[in-house]
Formats: sequence, structure tokens, C-alpha cells
Amino acid sequence: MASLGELERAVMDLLWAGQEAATANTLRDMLAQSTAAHDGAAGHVGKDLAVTTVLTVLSRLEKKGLVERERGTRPHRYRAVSSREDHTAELMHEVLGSAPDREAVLARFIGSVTEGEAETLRKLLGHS
Amino acid sequence: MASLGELERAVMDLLWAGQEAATANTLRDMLAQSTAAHDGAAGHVGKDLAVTTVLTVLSRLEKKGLVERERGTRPHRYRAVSSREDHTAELMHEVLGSAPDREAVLARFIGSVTEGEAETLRKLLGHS
DNA sequence: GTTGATGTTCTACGCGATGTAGAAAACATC
DNA sequence: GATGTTTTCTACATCGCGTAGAACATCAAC
Repeated sequence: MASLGELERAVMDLLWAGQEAATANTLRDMLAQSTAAHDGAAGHVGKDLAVTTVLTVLSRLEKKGLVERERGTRPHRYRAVSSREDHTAELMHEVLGSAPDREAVLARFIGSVTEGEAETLRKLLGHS
Repeated sequence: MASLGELERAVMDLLWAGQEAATANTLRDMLAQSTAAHDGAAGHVGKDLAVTTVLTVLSRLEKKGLVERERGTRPHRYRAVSSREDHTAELMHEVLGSAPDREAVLARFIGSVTEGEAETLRKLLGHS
């Protein structure tokens, strides 16, 4: 179960961006702040949401295992369980799946990767 | 927009498996046939569906651009637009996205690939 | 050219996921 | 224990998907 809704994604983007754990209120404010102008994560812009909305979303993200919270402190603090990169890589593996044609898929995949990335991959894969 | 429902997936699996274009009725029968015993694609087993159901699903898949149909022949014939491998590879790129941390993601991804596959990748990436 | 069989489109319902938030309950503080 | 803050419960709208009947279109045969 991987897919995220638009708001869920926006919240995760915020949690992934800041390295500190955040409270629902902080997140609510951040979501309200991000204006259409810039906002790398785009999508949800200037949404002025109720805190309860953010809390609901956070609960759902927690249930999905993407977020964990410190229940000790009074305003609970939420943090992403894994980095965006780890999460994305995991997703990629999920998509790749355990099909019998894994290698064929990889071949196609590699085919449309930029030369720079190909170079990076060569390094990562090492000699041997 | 990537994700497929269970039935949609089952239909795509059938279309990807057979190289010939199939009719809704054929697909209906195939779906009914596939018993729990084997059936590589698993999931939807022995479902005895109405033809209209299959047609609805095919329409939705067409709208998603995964399937195309010959409208000329009377029982319309449906075929997958691209191979399963191509589709999966495309999905992987979609997941990888155009984030600024693409290389970091690739690093994580490569990290958890079997040695056999790593070998394949080395060959594919070639020297250069 | 009317009838019937066969195939396709329209419309629709149920369910689960998601966006959204008020009402109510739990806490902290004075 | 009254008040303000935070969290949980409950709820509703929308949408995607599984599912299919009703209505419409086609075409062969009579």
C-alpha cells in the first residue's frame, strides 16, 4: 500500500524537508504559508486548513507507517520514519516487484536514464 | 496516474501475457478460467464476471492510456499499448520523479538489488 | 424491413481511500 | 474548577474501482 493523497504527500514533503520533528500546528502553518509563487513541492498551495485536518492526515500517515510521533511531549511531535530517498527507493522496488522479468524491466529502465546518472550508477555498482 | 485496481491489473496481466489482441468475451472467459491452483498472475481467481464488467474495465484502461482497441471489427479487439516491461520501467521513472535527489534515490535503490541483477546492470551500463 | 442474437454504451450502486472539519474528550494551568 | 490547548471521535463529500443491469446499436436471417 503505497500511494499517497495530495495532502498526505504535501505533509510528507514538509516532514522530509525539515529535519526536526514538527507539531500539527507548525505543519498547519507551513501548509498555509507555501504560496503558489515558489514552493518546490508545489501541488497544495496556500491551503488554510483546520488543525484537526492535519491531525487526521498525520494519524493516517502514522497508520501507514510513514510517520511516527512522540506521544510524550504535549504537543505531539511528528517525524518521517524514513528519508524521502529511502522511501522512494523502496517504492521503486515495490514497482519493480518480484516479477520473473525483473531484468528486462531493469534494462528498459536503465535505457532512459541520463548519462550523468548512468555514470553515477557505474560508480555505485563498482568494478568486479 | 499510475495505480491499477485488482481487476484492472488482472486484465492487463492477461493482455500482456497473450500477444494477440483479445475481445471482451475472451478475457471474460480467461478470467473465469484462471483457478487458484496455478495462475502466475494470481490475485483475481476464478472470477465469474459479467461481460459488461470486463467492458467497463477495458474502457477505463483505455482512458488511462494502457489499452487501445480496434473499433473496426465487430467484437472490438483490445491490446495493451506497451509491454509489461516498458510499462513497469515507465512506472519506475515516474516514482523516481524529477526530484533534485534523483541520484541519492538511485544509490539507495541499487543498494538493494540482487547480485545477479547488479551484474546485469553493469553489462547494460557498459564501460564507456 | 422486422426479428433476434450479439456486442457496446449509459447509468448506477456499494465500498474504501482521502480531504475536510466540528464535537467531544483529555490535559495543563491558574 | 474554569479556561485554553491539544488530541480523538465521528462524519460527510468526493472519487476510484468492482460490479452489473438497462438501453442502445449492429448485423445476419428470415
